[in-house]
Amino acid sequence: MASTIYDLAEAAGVSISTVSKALSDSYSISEKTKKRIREIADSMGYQPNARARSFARQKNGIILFAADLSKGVGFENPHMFEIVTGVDRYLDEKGYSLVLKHVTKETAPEAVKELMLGEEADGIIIHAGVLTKQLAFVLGKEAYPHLIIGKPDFANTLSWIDVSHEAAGQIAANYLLDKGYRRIVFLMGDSREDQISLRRLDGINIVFEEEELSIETIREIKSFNDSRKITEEILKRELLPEVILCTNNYLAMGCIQSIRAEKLDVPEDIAIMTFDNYPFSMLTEPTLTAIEVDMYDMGNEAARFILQRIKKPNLQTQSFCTTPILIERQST
Amino acid sequence: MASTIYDLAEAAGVSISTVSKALSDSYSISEKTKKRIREIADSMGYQPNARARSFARQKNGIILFAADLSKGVGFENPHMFEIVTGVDRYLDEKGYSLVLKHVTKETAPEAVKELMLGEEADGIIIHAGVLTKQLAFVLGKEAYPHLIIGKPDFANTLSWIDVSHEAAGQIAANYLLDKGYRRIVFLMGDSREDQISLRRLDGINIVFEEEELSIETIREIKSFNDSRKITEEILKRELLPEVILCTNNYLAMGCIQSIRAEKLDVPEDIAIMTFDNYPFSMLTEPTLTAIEVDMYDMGNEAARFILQRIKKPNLQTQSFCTTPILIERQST
DNA sequence: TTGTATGCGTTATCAG
DNA sequence: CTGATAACGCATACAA
Repeated sequence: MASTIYDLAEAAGVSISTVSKALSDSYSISEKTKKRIREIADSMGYQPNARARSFARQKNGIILFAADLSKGVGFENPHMFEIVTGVDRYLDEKGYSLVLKHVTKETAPEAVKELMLGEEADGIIIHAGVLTKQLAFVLGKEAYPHLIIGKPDFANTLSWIDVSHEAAGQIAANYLLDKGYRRIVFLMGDSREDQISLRRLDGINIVFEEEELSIETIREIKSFNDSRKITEEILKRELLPEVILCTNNYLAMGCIQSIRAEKLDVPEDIAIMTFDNYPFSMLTEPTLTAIEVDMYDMGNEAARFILQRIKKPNLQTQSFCTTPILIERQST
Repeated sequence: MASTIYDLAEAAGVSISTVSKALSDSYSISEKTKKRIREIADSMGYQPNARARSFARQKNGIILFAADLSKGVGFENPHMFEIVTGVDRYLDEKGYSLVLKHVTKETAPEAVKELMLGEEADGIIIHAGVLTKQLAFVLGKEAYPHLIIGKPDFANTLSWIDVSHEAAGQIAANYLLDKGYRRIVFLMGDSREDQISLRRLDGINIVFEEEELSIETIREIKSFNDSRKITEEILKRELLPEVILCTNNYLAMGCIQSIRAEKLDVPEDIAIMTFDNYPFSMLTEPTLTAIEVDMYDMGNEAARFILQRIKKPNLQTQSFCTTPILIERQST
């Protein structure tokens, strides 16, 4: 049986309130008493009961992470888990815990409402993938500490954090131009990824327009195989592009394969660059120059914000963007 | 302000215990009263306070998932998150929540002890990656509901669940022999992966020995590039093997690239098969025949077991193995 | 079938 | 500096 402050109080010959204060290092308890009580606590293997503590304190140190956790996300969206990891580690450091909650666009509004009303947690982080206007409405009604991961695609007063895909595009464009490349092709994906790719393209265009240059964009390149095929086409041109910039690793892998199949060299004959550092930008030959976003760090930031918001509930709504970084490797 | 059962009791003109019982559908309350109270609860937007409930019930419906959640695991070990997802979904269905806890081999024994004593959760699932004898000792002392994900590599009385890598090896071997292949090379990785690969090899050997055949094993093939190189070597042989069986997708990808570079065809000239279905067995050309393990399902099972254990604390220690499945694709 | 009273383990307020 | 005691919101044994 686990011991309680009553046991400690008895053993120490003091009251439970003295024990409680001593253990929480209250300034109104003498050092001597504190020390003695702590020693007794240690010797008895005392560990405060988390449930009783939550109840008395009216907060349980739990932060929710609500997202669509369907079968396969672990593989399809490892970024999300990298964020989760980052969130968890920060919270852990601050004595908080992270609880995963599966919700969908459909279930989220009602589920979140219940979680808020039932005070299941002290705050909630929500993946933008399940965000709807109804959910935004629910969050807006109560002053509940929240943060959305991903920029909402409608007007709102929510707090959110996202990757600056525009900045990523700019970084990529600047890097390539600095290297002296001019004829660049950008391969981007299907409609689901369009949002992100388009924002990257926006960033690229800002830089190119400044230099009065333009970039060739090929859309609807959705897969490794699409990429192989389009690269084969491209290689038939009389004037080859100097660089193929891909919106993800799969496309880049396709490019490399087609180029190598033609016995051409990367980057000598044609350079490759990719957004995203996953899953194999360091495994290809040559390794890929990539624009990476530190999702773990973004998770850290998200956690930091939500705890701050818990401390200061009347904090102004805020939004953040994390900046991608360039990893130069062999392919450019 | 959220309403409580006191508010409901007042509104309904009954006592709080009647409300409490009505809401938990106790048989000792008349249907009429129940209905009335439920309606009042709905109209007042009543949601039971999770903390108070946990406290009163002496359980909080939380299951811990303890693992090493270092930066990068989301990418390096998506399998783990697929398990987490599976666990979470099952728990969610049963009204439980999953809390992630970062621990290392070093911190785990003390951390788990505290979590147990502090009754932070009703049960704990621990990734074998952080399991040590000290931790096993801690778990063994208290009759705390637990489950290890991954077979412990030392004698113990813990409950665990794991993939049957031996079965995977057998399935692969049987499949290849059935297809009529005989000259088979097995590529396996470095020491970290050795444990798993060796168990697969054990399974393969069982089948081969029955047929009085043997398999050629090439070890220390650690990466995509190692695999490319060794495949190039292999292709120089006079008598080519009929199949290269790889312990993971990266190695398989390397094989395919080398084979295609030599203008040979898969599977006509040489077949490829791989363990694991991730990250690109369906993206290569040709797509890869693979042995897959349903990690999500394993998570489900893990959750199922731990809840069962909570219900029946005196349940015998158990261990399980999930069986891999064969996915036949174009490469064989 | 309903109500009363008590416990759950801590924190916090206030009196000593 | 220390102690008595009242919350905290719900569940439940027992009384009515």
